[in-house]
Amino acid sequence: MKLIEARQQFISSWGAFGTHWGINRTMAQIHALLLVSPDPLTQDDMMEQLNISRGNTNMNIRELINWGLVERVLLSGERKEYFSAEKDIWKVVKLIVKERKKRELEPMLQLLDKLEAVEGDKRDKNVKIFVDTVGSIKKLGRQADKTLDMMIKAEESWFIGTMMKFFK
Amino acid sequence: MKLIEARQQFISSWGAFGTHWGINRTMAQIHALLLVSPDPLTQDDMMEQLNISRGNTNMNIRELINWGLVERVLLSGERKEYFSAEKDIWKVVKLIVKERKKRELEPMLQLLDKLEAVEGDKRDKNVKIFVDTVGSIKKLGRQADKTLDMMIKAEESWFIGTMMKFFK
DNA sequence: ATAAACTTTCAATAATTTTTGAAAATACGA
DNA sequence: TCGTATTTTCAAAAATTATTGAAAGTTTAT
Repeated sequence: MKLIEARQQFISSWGAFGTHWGINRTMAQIHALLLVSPDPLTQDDMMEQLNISRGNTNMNIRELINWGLVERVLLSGERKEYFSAEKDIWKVVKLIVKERKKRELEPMLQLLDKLEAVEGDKRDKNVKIFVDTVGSIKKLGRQADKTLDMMIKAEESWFIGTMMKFFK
Repeated sequence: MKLIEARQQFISSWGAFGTHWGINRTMAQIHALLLVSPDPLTQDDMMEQLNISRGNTNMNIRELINWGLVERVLLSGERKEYFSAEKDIWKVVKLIVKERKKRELEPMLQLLDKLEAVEGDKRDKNVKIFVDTVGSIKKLGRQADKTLDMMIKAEESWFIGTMMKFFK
């Protein structure tokens, strides 16, 4: 397979993959494009290579910057802004985990705390099942939260090493 | 907070939560409803409680059954089909992980294998960055795959215990 | 075998999300 | 300061995804 074709496939699969994970197609494709580009790109480069509009490109670049996955690069003597992606995949994973934890897991845990305090007699089986369900989701969610925190702080080598040892 | 209201909030947040994870709102809501229902429900019960159509209900119940999260229950003397959800949250998590791993992670790893074999000279920086990026994503993906496999097989107590010890 | 009860399908519709592109805003150099 | 290059915004349009509901299919009791 030629490089051109392989890049194309990588970008389009990464886009499709993203949509399964609450990340829109374009955002994932821009990210993929930057990941396989040796040098920083301009908005116009991305528009051309991905065939997308200026507005769409701009919005999604900014979103990637919010996530910490992409940064602006100033090239001396150039008026245009250039962008490049974090290339260390372990860092990329940690940034994504951190962001989704903040956006999704943490609010869910807060809600569960509130819901667990429902009024009512646990001898009522409706109350019992509700409290039990919420409680057990919360317990597991808390554990996940701690585990992810640890992962966010860990070095790749330590993390993979530990996993290998325990889960092989 | 009253039970009625708490249940309502739980169901609707679970629905919203699901949409961030590639699961549609209705499927997640039906699942939530069954999780907090002490006894099995019929399609009509769900239609009424969630205000959704027969077709929608039916399709999403079947999808939940495909994922292994819900099962049909035959109540003796009853003509209607009843449904109930797996209530053990650890099992629920494992079923979801198993399904998403199969649907998303595994195909991605297969694709990366293919892409890594791209033709070209690694002295070309475009080839180099492509091969390096694909290679490192693959490496991490493989590790995730193994880790998840282990988790799918593990008991909750063992899993949480191990996590506590290493990541506290 | 028939009819009633119940389940499933799927084309049409609705809701949601994404994308466009032109206009407004901003930044830069002379 | 002005003119031009560049970036950003956002209302409208397009694309995608979810939902409806009526018709077709199936099962069961008699």
